[in-house]
Amino acid sequence: MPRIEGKSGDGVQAVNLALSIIEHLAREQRAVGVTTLAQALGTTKSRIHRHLQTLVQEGYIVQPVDSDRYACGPRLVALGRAVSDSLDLAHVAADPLLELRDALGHSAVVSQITPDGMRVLATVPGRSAIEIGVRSGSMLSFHSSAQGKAALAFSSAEFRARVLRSKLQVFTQHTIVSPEALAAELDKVRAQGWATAPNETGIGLNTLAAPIFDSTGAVCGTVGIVDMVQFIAGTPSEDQRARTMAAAQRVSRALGHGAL
Amino acid sequence: MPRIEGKSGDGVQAVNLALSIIEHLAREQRAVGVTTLAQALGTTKSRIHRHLQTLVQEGYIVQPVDSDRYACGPRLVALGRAVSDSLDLAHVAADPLLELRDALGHSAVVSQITPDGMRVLATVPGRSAIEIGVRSGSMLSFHSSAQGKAALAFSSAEFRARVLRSKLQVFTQHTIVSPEALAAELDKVRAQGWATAPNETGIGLNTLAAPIFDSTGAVCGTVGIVDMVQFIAGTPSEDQRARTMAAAQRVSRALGHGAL
DNA sequence: TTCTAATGTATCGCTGTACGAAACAGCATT
DNA sequence: AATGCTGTTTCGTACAGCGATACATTAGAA
Repeated sequence: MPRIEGKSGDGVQAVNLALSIIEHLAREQRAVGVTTLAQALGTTKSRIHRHLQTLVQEGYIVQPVDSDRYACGPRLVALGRAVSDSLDLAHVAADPLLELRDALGHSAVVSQITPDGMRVLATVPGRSAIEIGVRSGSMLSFHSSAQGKAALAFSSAEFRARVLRSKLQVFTQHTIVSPEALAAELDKVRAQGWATAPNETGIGLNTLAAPIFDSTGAVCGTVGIVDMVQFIAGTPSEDQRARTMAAAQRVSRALGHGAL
Repeated sequence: MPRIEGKSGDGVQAVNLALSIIEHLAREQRAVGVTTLAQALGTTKSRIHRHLQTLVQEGYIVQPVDSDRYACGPRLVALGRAVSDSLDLAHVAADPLLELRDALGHSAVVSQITPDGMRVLATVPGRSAIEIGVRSGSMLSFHSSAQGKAALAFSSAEFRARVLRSKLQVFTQHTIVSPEALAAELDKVRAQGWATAPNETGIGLNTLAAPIFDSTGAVCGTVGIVDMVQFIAGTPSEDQRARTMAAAQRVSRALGHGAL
């Protein structure tokens, strides 16, 4: 006899239901009764009840004292915590970075935001004859790198203001040193979703960077490509922009951005 | 035929296995193969494989690219996040607070740590004739309240040092104003697990407070009892101390402290 | 290469688990 | 008392999920 299963095609249906229950309760953010759950998930009370008992037994669901309703328990937050610890940026970015390099040929870089600047976590060397790139582990300033501008543009207003007030060190004659000019540049970056820094970090070099967001929705780093200015223009090609932003989005998703 | 079930007595066994898989992967913090999982959980490969497919389909488990192993996915961190948002201190503390008042008769209070002091979230009035207590929503200083000292004693060394360096305002002649004396007091509080502040906030009043910890292990607030000094001594009774600390621990557990 | 020994994945008939309907048990209102 | 809600329990039965076995890939050894 063929599968009927209303929810999601196939799979172990008992598990599907259990997960649906947990998800529903997590979304509700409050205790819900058996009947309500049964209606919401389109099944019977007995099924829901049996599953709730299982989940309570395991500690994933709890019953608030003096209540016969059910809500998500603290064990789920501990679980999420354990998982998020294992999802480090350098690791989940490894593959998108490789694909980005393979698609475009430029060096690819992932960086992480810190209070003092952008830390370069990992790089994948480009395919040009001359080796171009930033050293893994090095620190980039917020105002003179594509990575810094991409991250700063999507940071909180307070953090952005603090950086704008700080001393903006000069690296080349193209480095933006005026707070007003930098603020305007950041507005542009936020609108377009990517940043470049032609000749700002070093003469002849350019970087294209796009922001990465974590599961809380906060910016936590960037994905970028690095090469000579003749290969990455101040306004990069459609292909370069699309692929870099797509790679960044892919990393964001892998970190849990937009899940649930 | 009777239940045999190796894992945890009863419940929907398919769900039990699925949860065991997730937990195991979360604990491992890395990708694990089907065979290894089957051995670790004491079951067959086919069962594990079928369940993994279900979990992957739902997005809770992912397969790292170019790998046939399995690891926890970002959806779990989003889930944990959603749950932790619903576990606010005032809410989970409500019941332990009531029980504490019922057991001892004193006013019971839950407070939350903030950068500027301890915020009183909720109180349960005591059973004495005269109404004693702190107003809900009010702010208590770190150095002149049992709540502040209980929280500060278990805070990070940096945070503690910052408070010790700040101006210690005088409230009564019993307020501790010397940083050295306060540091010594905090060491004592940390050793014993509770704090009192007889006549420090106001003459004739005393509070007994014990720290609450969240799922990350950080102190996030206190549970306390408030009454006249003749009812709560500088060194409270064994019963008062035990019940207050037990209530605090209960709240900690409800917040996910020590889970997983 | 070819063999071996791992791995993950797919298949399939049997069985005992998880299912649904319906009865039960509290607890409010009416 | 009767009614309408809850959550909980029961029970016979269908079919979901089980394990053994076979298949598909890979990696290393001979």
